[in-house]
Amino acid sequence: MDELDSEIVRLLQSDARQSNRELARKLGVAPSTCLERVRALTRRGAIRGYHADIDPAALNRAVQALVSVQVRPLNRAVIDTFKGFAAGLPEVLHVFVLSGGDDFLLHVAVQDLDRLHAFLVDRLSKRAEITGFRTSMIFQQVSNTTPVALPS
Amino acid sequence: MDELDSEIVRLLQSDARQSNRELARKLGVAPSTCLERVRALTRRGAIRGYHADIDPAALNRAVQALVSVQVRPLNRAVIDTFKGFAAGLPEVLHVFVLSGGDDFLLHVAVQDLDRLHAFLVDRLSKRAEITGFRTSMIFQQVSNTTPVALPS
DNA sequence: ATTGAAAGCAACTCGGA
DNA sequence: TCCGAGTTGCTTTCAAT
Repeated sequence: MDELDSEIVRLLQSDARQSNRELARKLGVAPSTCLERVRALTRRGAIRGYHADIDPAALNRAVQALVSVQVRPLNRAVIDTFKGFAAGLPEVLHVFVLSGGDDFLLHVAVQDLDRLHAFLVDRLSKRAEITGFRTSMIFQQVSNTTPVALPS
Repeated sequence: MDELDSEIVRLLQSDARQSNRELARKLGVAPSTCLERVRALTRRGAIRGYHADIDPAALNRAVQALVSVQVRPLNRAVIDTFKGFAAGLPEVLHVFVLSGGDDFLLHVAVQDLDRLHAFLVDRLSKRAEITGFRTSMIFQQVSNTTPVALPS
């Protein structure tokens, strides 16, 4: 990860569909050089993929919430099982496995409040390993789409 | 958002760099048709952009945490100010503005535990509007990269 | 590791259905 | 709205450095 790699990563985070030529032009190197750098970054696993950013409203997901969940007993089998269960639900965008007061945080996005309630009652409340959960509605969200590499 | 649009969105979520021709082939339409659909989705704001997915470790961000924050007084000026402040910090990946017990949730990613501690002490503790915060370490994260459109 | 040249493809436009 | 042909431009390879 030298200076060139960092800049490639930064530019592809902000716009993954710009052409390799444009990337090369911004970096001041030949397109073939740029292409090889991108391939190397991908081989190494630094670049994991390219994803379109879709407006949740366009996916009928106007209501978003964060649900913190506690499970017991807190062992590997229970954690892995619940993680797999949660990740497989269509309402769930992200599952975080945590330490601290909460064991999991679920980022969910659904059509409306009724569906959120149904998710909590029909999906979560039925699981025996869940000993408690707490829901916070998301009103706004700001994302840093181009996190930079931090210095060591 | 008909069936074709939904499928385009789904495919671009899973791989934003596949060629328009490949997209068209998978959908069984002409490339020119597919291109026009993608442009219309972008014009309407359904497609908001395309971003490379980068391994946090490659950006020197091996340590990730979720920090829930309470601020007072809870009015628009304080909320907007804190939101802007938090979103501008290089350690912060996402800012969620919430209802419920917490007012904000910050998703932060830093080099190591020392830097996390420094972030909490030097950045957050200095803010007068913050009346409390709580940090949970992130051990694992599963993301649904291709959320589907939900039925109405 | 980087480059330039050349071949192969894809993006994009536009006229027609 | 969709399609297909044609032009323009990009991606990709490869031999040389």
